Amino acid sequence: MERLNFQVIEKKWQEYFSKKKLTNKKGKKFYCLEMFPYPSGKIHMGHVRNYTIGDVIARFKYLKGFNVLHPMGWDAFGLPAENASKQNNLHPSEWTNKNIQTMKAQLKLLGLSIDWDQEISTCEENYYKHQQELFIDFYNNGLVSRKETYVNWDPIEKTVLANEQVINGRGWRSNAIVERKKLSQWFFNITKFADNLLEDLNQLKGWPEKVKLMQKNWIGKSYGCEIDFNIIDKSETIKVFTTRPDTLFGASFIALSGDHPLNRFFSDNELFKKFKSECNKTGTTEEALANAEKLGFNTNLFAQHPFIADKKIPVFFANFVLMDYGTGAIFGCPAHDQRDFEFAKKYNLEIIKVVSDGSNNELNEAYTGNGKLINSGFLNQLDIVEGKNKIISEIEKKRIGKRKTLFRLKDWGISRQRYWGCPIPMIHLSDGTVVPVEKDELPVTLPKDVDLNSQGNPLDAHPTWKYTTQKKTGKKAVRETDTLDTFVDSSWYFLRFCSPNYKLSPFDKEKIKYWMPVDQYIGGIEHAILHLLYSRFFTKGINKINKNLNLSEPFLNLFTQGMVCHESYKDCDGNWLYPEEVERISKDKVIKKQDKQLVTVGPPESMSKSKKNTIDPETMIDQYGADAVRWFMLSDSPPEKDVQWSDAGVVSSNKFLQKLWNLNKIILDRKSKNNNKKLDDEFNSQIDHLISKIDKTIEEFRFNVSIAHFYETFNLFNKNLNNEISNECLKTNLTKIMQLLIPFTPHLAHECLEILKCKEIDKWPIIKGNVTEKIKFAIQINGKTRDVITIKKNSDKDEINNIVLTNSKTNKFLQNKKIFKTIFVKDKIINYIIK
RNA sequence: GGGCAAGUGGCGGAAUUGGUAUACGCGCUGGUCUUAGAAACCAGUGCCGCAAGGCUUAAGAGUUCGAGUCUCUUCUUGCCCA
Repeated sequence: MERLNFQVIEKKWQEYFSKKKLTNKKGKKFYCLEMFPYPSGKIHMGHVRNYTIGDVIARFKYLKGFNVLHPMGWDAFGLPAENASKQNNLHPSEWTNKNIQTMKAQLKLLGLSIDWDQEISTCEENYYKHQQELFIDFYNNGLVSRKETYVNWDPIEKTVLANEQVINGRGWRSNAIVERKKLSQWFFNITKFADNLLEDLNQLKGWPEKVKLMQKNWIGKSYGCEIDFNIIDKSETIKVFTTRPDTLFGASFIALSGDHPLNRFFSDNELFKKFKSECNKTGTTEEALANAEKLGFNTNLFAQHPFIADKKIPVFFANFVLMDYGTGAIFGCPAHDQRDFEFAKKYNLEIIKVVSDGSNNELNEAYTGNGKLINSGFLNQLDIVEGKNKIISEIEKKRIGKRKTLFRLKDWGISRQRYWGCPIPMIHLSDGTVVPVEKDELPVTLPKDVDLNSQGNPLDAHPTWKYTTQKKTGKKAVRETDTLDTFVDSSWYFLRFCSPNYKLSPFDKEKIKYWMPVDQYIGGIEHAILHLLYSRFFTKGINKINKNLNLSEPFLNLFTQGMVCHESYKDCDGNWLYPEEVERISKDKVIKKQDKQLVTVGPPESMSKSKKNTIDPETMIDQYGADAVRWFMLSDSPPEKDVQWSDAGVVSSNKFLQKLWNLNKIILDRKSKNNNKKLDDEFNSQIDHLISKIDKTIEEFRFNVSIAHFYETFNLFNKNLNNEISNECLKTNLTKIMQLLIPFTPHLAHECLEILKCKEIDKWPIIKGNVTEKIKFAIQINGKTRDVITIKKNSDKDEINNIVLTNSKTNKFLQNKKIFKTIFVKDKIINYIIK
């Protein structure tokens, strides 16, 4: 048997794919988009998985007659290019473009159906020029502002980080402990759309619930009110924010953030200073605040309770109150908030139950459930929601506060003190005003000659670049030297793909109207918040500026695939080892190839360069072929779950494809036998059944199940090769199966279809109505399955009864028994209830 | 601490409107072929049992003629807030 020479056929068909477009002029549009990669050097298995999944969808939809847009580009700005530049003395643009060339060639090796004519790269002038236009449009529409704020300063990258880029108090990339620093920064006013971004989650029916929930929590809308408390014997009021105004009658203390303005009275107090430094150690995450030991500093001041005349409430500074959420002050109701409860226990404060938990017991922990209000004057007997409304209207009546909605979402800080990013198209005039660059002067380009080893912002350190004049007035001006957060680049690239070469503006509106929204977006769950929220914001911003676009959401359907994992290896000195440096000699023994020393095996984790538990896709493609790599990626786990890379898995994928190739040959060479029409019919019907299952599971993104059905199909062919089945029947059905295989293994499928002399390659097989099909049917006695019989579809109860009574396996259970009930479910089961 | 998922053979996983549990693949066992190995092919493979049969979807209860699937309790793991 001739071996499948995948090197030859893959190369052959990749040339064909490079010219082929997924255009069906008459078909409905389908925009299939995978998250575009950062050109870091080489593709990794995560890319292989992401783009294989995307390719299956794109090819599947095309075969089903859709007019498919399936583009690819590069998220090409970013800090690694600067770091690489310092190390290799290579300009960031050269480094980036070199990587793009490498990775593009690698992606082509995978046999993807990408339309490379649509390629974009965010670091190119013809992309970021339009981004600067959008920035100015946003600025002119009140969606950009400049604020002086405390920022998260990454001391290693020497740049500002967005809140979302700070993870556990550390920079998301550098892992450096983030410092607080006050700077003037550019912001996108994402909070203007906070309500919108929250509300419109409801229309995203094709998004995973998990992602929507994460966004909802991130936006963090909370309803409550502000209440002013007067301080006794001082002309001061404390404004507190609370989401539980209904528990106001249970207030037993007021807690202030250490940064609250009232701290001015204690600036010389040594104890207070000590308290504050303790607070700084606590951290600011919700977890830290919830778990840390509650610490307070008693001010010995008292506040007047607004509704209880003779009630004085002690005022504390407390370590679990933050200045940047709400007003930096809360009232504590220990009975119904766990943090307040712990605080009250520690400082011996009153614990007054104001929501009934249905018992008279003393509380061991805060009760946060529902109940009627008690001990609360005019609120008594109301439930929590009623109580909230009532107390807020009383507060508003008394003019000591007002209803307020608070969002956890903060404006998006976009200034970065870096070189390799999109310049912010603003200029500073000598009178202190800041104005946009005229649109006809765009793009503001990055200077080529830059010293990346200078301290701080390289653009700021450039000798001439920042000095310019305002075109309109001829006044001297200084350019903004900050560049945009690279998340901006990826917040609208999906729009640019609709008209990637359009010169007049960021996009051709007619193309946007045709292609948007993206019908299927595919990418990693790690972008559940940042990238997806920013893209939604951008779409809403653009929609606000271009009302006739009528585009409120960018991504109709979202699929988040799991990660590719591999176990990790460490030698006895604690050095990580690549999988190719080790050898498994028995089930649980792994040795280092070089010195035969025993190696510690770590659990399977997401592939990462730092742990060296990576497998190089190109090596795998060389050894086993792109089709086998794709096949394995899809076959082993459901796509939304993590998959563990296994060399054995890809070997067996390769073997299976070889067998499939052999089957193709065998059927072509098969000598005709006596024909049994009945066998043909049955085979046709079985294949049609499998085809419908494959079709359905692709539609549902359950490619591992589709592949299981392909194996079943293959086994069915093998079983029938020596039967009296016509060659014609086998060939027709094999052709159908090869068409179904195009999305999975495009090279092999195309080659086989060519050999089979298939005239309409780009056609999804249509299933004819099933001929009388035989099905398996279960006979149960008292709910237990006693036999499984093969019957005609749609058999009725009487027919089944006759079979059962003459069936030796089942009638023995029924003899001499009284059947007092029979449950019959057509084509599924019959259940006899006997005594 | 709060929120959300999920627990099925030795392993990855099927069984998605309550109706045949363990599809399909990996691994393993035996066989054919081979000097041997590899490859290929054939057969077997949840557990107990010679068999008849019994048991089995993290554990326990409930609803039902019938539960992996629905309800409750408990345990465990993962993810998110971080």
